[in-house]
Amino acid sequence: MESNSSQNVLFQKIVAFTAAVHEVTHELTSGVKNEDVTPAQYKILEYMMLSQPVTPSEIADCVGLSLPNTSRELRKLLEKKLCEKAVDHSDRRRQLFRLSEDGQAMMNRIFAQVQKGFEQRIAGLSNQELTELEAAITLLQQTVFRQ
Amino acid sequence: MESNSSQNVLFQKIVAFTAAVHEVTHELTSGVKNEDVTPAQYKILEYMMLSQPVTPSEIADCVGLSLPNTSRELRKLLEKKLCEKAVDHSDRRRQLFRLSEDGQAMMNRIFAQVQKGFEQRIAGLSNQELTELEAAITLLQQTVFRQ
DNA sequence: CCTTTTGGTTATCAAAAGATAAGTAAAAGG
DNA sequence: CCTTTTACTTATCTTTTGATAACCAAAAGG
Repeated sequence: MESNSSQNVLFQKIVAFTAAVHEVTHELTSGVKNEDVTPAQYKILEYMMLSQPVTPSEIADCVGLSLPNTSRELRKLLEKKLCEKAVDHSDRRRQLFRLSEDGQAMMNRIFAQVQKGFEQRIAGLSNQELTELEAAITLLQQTVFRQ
Repeated sequence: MESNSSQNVLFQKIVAFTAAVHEVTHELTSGVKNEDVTPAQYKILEYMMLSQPVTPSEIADCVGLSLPNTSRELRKLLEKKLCEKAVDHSDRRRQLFRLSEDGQAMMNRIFAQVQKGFEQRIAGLSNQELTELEAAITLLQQTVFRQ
């Protein structure tokens, strides 16, 4: 069937694409290992950059860790003073985590470096092309990579 | 500066997008853990799916492992009979790895499941939209996520 | 030839991540 | 009230991953 085989081609493209995304982000976040955080801890901090404050359950869900392991990594981040903890007064079982000042500073440092890497990759694109790029990201995020 | 702040917005979008790609691929490849391979081993097998045969050096480069650790994981995959090894006769230092029949079958099984997951995500898109999707992937891969 | 470089392997150790059991405290629901 | 559920923590053990040193054999290059 025609639509089936073209779907296969599209699928192959998606697989190759996701592999490329993984490889490029791995390369660009390689500066993280200069900082004193493990990859799992970085993922947690990155998630906090996008959404604050967050509970351990939310982190576990979105980062793909079990709740006990999330709790352990959060404790380590607290020990490193990269995040802060507070109880949710409307439900005192819930713990609210946010980046500390140090954590913010560290993530800003890392993000600045990652941003530099991305900017090198899109340097030389015209405004028209940048607009198309943004539209492409929006489209993919609304279809294939929606949550 | 206008172009600078719009670049920041684009960067934020890229960060959120890459996080979404990681999360979705993690979710869709969750069936991998029914099979007897670790995440690192899966990455190697996935790379072999896209390009065969491959040498340990190529794998190390593309998958982001050190050569000794790549060699270790390849040995484990050989023990599991998921790949095969042969010397390159034109340069007998080089070792050529490819998927075994079992490995092919396993990856086909996993890919079929992943493909099903992706197809659910793009079900209901018109042919026009699918074409746009493919164009969007091509654009991103040629700019931001090129290697 | 002989040295150096390249491609790969083996071994070993430490760190990180995954899994699971058992526990605490607050909230929800009869 | 009393029980159950939810949210989280602690502890422990195993597996996986990362890093490094030492090694071998083939090729490259004088």
